[in-house]
Amino acid sequence: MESKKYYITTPIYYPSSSFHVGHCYCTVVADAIARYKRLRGYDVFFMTGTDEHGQKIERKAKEASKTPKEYVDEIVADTKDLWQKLGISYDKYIRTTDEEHKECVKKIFKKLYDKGDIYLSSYEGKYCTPCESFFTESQLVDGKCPDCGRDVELVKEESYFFRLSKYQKRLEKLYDENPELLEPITRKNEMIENFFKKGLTDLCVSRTSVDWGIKVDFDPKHTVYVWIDALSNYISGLGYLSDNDELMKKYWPADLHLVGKEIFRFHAIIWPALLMALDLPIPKKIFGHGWLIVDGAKISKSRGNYKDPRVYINETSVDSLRYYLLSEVNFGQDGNFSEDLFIEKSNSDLANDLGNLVSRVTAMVEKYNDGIIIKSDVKESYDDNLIDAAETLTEKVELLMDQLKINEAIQKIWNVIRKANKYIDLSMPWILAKQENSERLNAVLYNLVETIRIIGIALRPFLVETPSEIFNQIGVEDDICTWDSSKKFGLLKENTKVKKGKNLFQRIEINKEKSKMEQDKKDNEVVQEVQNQYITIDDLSKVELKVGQVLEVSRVENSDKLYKLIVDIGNEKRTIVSGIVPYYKEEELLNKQIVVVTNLKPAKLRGIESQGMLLAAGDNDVVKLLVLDNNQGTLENGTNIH
RNA sequence: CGCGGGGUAGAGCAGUUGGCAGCUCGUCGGGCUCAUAACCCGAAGGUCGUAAGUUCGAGUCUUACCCCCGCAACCA
Repeated sequence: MESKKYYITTPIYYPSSSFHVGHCYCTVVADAIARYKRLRGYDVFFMTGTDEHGQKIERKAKEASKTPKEYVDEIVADTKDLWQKLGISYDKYIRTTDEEHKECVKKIFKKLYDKGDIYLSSYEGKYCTPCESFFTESQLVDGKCPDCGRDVELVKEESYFFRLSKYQKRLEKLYDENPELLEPITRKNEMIENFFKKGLTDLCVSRTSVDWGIKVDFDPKHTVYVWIDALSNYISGLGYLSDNDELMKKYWPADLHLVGKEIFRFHAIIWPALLMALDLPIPKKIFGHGWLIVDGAKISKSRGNYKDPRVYINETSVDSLRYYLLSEVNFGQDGNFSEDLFIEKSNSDLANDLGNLVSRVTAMVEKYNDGIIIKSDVKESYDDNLIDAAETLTEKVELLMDQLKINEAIQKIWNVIRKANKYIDLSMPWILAKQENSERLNAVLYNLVETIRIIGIALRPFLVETPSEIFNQIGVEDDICTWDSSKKFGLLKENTKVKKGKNLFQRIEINKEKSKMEQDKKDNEVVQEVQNQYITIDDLSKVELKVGQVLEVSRVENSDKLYKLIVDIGNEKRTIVSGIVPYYKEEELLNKQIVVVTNLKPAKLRGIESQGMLLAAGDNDVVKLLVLDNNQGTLENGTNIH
């Protein structure tokens, strides 16, 4: 009988900066599900990757003086290292810059165009670069991006459109007929209320103003826009429309798309519509998980609550981090990540409960029986409690895992771990040893080691190093480490040689460790600071400073702080927007000679392009412009400052 | 009336269709000595954000309100 297939994906992450523990969360969850399904005998294909195109990457790369490809290559290499350290068992890492992906996207685009589902029109709309989203006027909030609230740019361009509106009815039917397609249910309702019921409009799927992306091959001035580029990774990665589409035939449709709550909408509406247009089957389930909240706040760089997840792995272990991510967070909702809780969980659950259980049992087998397991029939009434719990453990885990209740599944394992610890106190092997009651002692030790074997198997989807270390210490062979072998109590063979090894988990002194983590962080910062302390003369020469004179001053509408200045810098006049209303009156500024940064990248403020920056000193209370000392005659406007 | 999430023991959370309010950690007391100062038992600790309503019965359903968090806001 051919085994059933299971295709699971993470989102393809946007590598505009290094990944944090939030990315780890989603990926570790996907990994645990993938491992679980493999253990259940499924033929699993697990894909993750990166979405590497778009304007934001283009900009970031420019800031770093790199090509976009160089920029993403570095982050991707770093990400792969991170996944490797986290034990992520992906089968394929897809990059939207892969040739195969680019070819596939071009073919998809052409196919939809030939079919009439993509058509050429012109688009005039508001675009939010960070969100990579177009919005209609009615969607805007105060004229700003409804998702992120930032300014949007008016973009007028010839564009290709996807006939999303055509699929409204079919989507509605899809949702009705497949109530389990979108989960969790609260997010589904929210999405349908907010977006779907308002009516779908056709979707702009190309841009002429972005260069870093996949070109439409029959019209190369157009770049394929994020929807078709990114979403189609799930099928391009399987070789859809390529010469070798074996994987596609085998694995499509996906069984589970795991996505973050912020991109749930796209996966719930646009992706199924695209698949309908391509006459492809719809995925079985799309699950929108919550976010990790770090010490009470969303993870963000500007907040400074971002840390390289490898810090946690180095200070504890891969399995500590995986355990925390999988057990602490109620999947689907937002969850907490705090260092205190992390260390506390690692100590109490991993070191105390699990690690110490293995330690004390293996120690006893060595001490009382020279490490040899001997079968025995001597039973006490309370034995069955433990044996039943162990024997039915993975059955319970299956029930919960199949509903994606990962943290609850792990709790079931810990119930058995606690029962095993309790069993030791009930049976008191040290007394049996003193009494030389070896028949009963053998039975007790057998039951304990056998329970530990089953626990080890149950942990296999979640932890990557610990199970094999457990099997190693209790001396069991591969044949009784399989998932199915966890369902029968008593498979542990007579004369198995148990060997106490190193502790599975080290306890961590919470204060010591915290200060150590802090120190590591500080050391990093110091290194950064030392590196940043000096700039070279070349760095300095990058800044172009000139003498400028204020010719005109006016207030910017709807703004408390901004002046719009016209400044003469010699050979040209510049418009500069400056937030100094609280500090200078208009007449004070007029005709003043000041210092201007003339090669700063222009930026729009309140819709006005500012083409430079005035130098000033001060903080929030007092601000003084750098002005020229005119005692010894004046300097020409435009004179270089160095 | 911006959108969304949330208020349950000192901390972190669970509570499915209304039916005795639970779990883990921490605290206190006890037990044990196989084990990683660990493990086992017991106890204290909650007017379930507030108010009203429906009901024999509300953490759970209805209404109003309060508070917290995320997204957002002009430093060129």
